[in-house]
Amino acid sequence: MKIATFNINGIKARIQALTDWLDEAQPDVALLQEIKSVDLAFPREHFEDRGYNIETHGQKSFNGVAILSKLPLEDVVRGLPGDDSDEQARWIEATVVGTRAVRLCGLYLPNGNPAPGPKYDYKLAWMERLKNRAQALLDSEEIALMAGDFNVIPQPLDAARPEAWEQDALGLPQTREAFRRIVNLGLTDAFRARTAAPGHYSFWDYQAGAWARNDGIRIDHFLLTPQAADLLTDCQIDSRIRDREKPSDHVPVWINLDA
DNA sequence: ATGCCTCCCCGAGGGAGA
Repeated sequence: MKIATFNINGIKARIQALTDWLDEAQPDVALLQEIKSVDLAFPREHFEDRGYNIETHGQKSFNGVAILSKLPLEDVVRGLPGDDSDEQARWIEATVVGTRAVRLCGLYLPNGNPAPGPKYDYKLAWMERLKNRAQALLDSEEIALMAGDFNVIPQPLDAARPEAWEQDALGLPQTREAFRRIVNLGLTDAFRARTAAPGHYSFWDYQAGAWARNDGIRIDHFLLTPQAADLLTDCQIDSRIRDREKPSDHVPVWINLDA
């Protein structure tokens, strides 16, 4: 089962780039972030034509997550538990059944800049809620994963210029600590389970020729429960599509599970 | 980068992103 995560930076602006990539990469599941669309405006036909089932959790203008899946999506839940007053659309989960059932959680973790400030406080509080959901997933002993745009640079080797992010909400020590506390519950960073080398990124700023200089950061991640990690056979970043017409500033990251 | 793009809102120019 090939499962991808992709922050598309606006579904309306990304129809061509996204459908071109889907046609080539042929993921069974794609977890999308920053659809920037309400549910009713999501252009479902482009994906239904390709055999995908669709579940969205959108809002006007900002944020918004979705799941595309060639297999039926069951037990869909929208919104990260732990704060009923949180109006931001950043979390969706569902189960797909291939040869085995896999619980999928798609997430768009808050950026948090400027830090310190209320946006950074919201990011840290959201990560605490994420930790609670992660612990519950681990306790369930399911084949499960959390994937998406985490807006966290886990280690210095995950940035071309790590020093430039030390004061940024994506790279502050407190951000990395909060991320480690989640991973250290017993999850596996799928990319790092298979690739130790530096120089692999999932985001390049549109500005200042960041892509041309490979001035990137790795902030889009797959975290797997042990039951999912046992089934991991591949994890790659499709960075080449950053070079195309009207790209997102992120590129897809995907895993293959023997499930 | 205290922001050199690009997205969204709409129909100007500001907020947000990372």
